[in-house]
Amino acid sequence: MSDFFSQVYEVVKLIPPGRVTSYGAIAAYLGSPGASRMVGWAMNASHHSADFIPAHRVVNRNGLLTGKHHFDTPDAMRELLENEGLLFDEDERMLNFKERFWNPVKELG
DNA sequence: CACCTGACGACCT
DNA sequence: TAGGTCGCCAGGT
Repeated sequence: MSDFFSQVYEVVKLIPPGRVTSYGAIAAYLGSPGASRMVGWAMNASHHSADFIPAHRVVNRNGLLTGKHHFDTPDAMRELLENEGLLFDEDERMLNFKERFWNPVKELG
């Protein structure tokens, strides 16, 4: 497990419930600051992983649910996060994004 | 093998 | 404030 995708999965699996991080933060943690797009691509492919990948806990840097369309239903991502205590406004902008942000660089080293 | 696309994000008009 | 450009790199055509 040393390819980029696998490394992304490993980090995402470490995100605690009720916490979120961003594509860019994961890419930075893996040493490729500009590869945030690949993190999203990895999430897109995460469904074929045998392990549970909490892809809903990865949002963009503004706390917007840019990946919502890749879930079973357009509201699934928001509902999963609401179940974990995260709050949203009408535009699905996360209200407590800052307090709930989980930075892998800071948390994991 | 060449070209295109994408769940992003930093910069630059 | 809003919109365009560019780097990132795996996979599909």
